[in-house]
Amino acid sequence: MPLAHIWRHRFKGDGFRWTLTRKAILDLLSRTSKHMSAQEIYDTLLKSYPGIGLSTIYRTLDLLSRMGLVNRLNIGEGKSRYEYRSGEEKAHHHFICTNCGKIIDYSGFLDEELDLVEKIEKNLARKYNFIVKDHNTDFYGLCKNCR
Amino acid sequence: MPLAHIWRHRFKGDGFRWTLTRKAILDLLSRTSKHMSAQEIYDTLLKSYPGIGLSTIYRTLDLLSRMGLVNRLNIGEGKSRYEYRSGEEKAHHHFICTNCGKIIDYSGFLDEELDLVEKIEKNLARKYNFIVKDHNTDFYGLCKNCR
DNA sequence: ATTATTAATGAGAATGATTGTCATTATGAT
DNA sequence: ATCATAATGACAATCATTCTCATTAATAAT
Repeated sequence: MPLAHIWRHRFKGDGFRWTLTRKAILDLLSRTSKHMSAQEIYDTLLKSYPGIGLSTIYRTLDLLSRMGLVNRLNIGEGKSRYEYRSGEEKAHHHFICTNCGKIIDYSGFLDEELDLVEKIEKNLARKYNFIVKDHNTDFYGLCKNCR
Repeated sequence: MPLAHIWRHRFKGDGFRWTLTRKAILDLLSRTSKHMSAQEIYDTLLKSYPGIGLSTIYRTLDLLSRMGLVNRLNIGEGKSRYEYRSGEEKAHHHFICTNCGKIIDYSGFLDEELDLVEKIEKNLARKYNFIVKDHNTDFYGLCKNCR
């Protein structure tokens, strides 16, 4: 089943309308490996969808984020970046270069991490009565070009 | 040795001046367990230091962050929060309530985590030629009051 | 298929956090 | 005590994001 059909069903099921703009943003994010900002998404889509509005980009990214279809990343730039969240693939880490801002996805050692995270989550629940829904680990350092 | 002396030596050693404002911010952050925003720090300090400027708060927080004396936190609120980084205590995790924004520090399982992180860091270095300087893990979920 | 309902959109104003500018002040070396 | 200049305060400027509202388009009902 093509992604677009899955998305559409998801939207209808959640009571949202399936629009050209929403499809365009999902198409773009699901195809790029970049971690794009709202402005970058806007600039890119403007070429194929003249007349698209920046507000709509923001509104849509917020919706997609709440629906769990994209992840919102904050690496301390004063703005958010977004990445498509594939249902298939496992989670991944981000390596962030503190010099040039480059972000690299890294998905090693996820199984080992899962064990540890489960222990932490159980402990948090017992100790503070928290429910952990998600977690995120970022690595900071210098990339190949900046070291 | 009192903290203020350690800070002062650090500043002099790095070629920065030791000023009243810098001491005030470090005092505040080292004593609170809150994760304060620049504005909150400003509002608090204004009572005991009338005439202090918000720009200075921002500049100082940036400097302290670069010196490694405070951590800058971004939990997706569109602004940064800051916490004092003690030289003594080990790192800690943050649990962030996605409903009310509450942040809790949590420092369990740090030894187990260290092993894993070291493996990941070695792997990143070998695979991508990256140098990892630091890492951060956040947990998202619902706190006691919001569950 | 046509129409009615209303969610979604585009344009631009408004907001809020952060950074930049510049004249003044205060720290640390002399 | 004096001097050089880093640090500061006031406030303008910038940038990301949200809000408002009239218009448009997606869906349900006909």
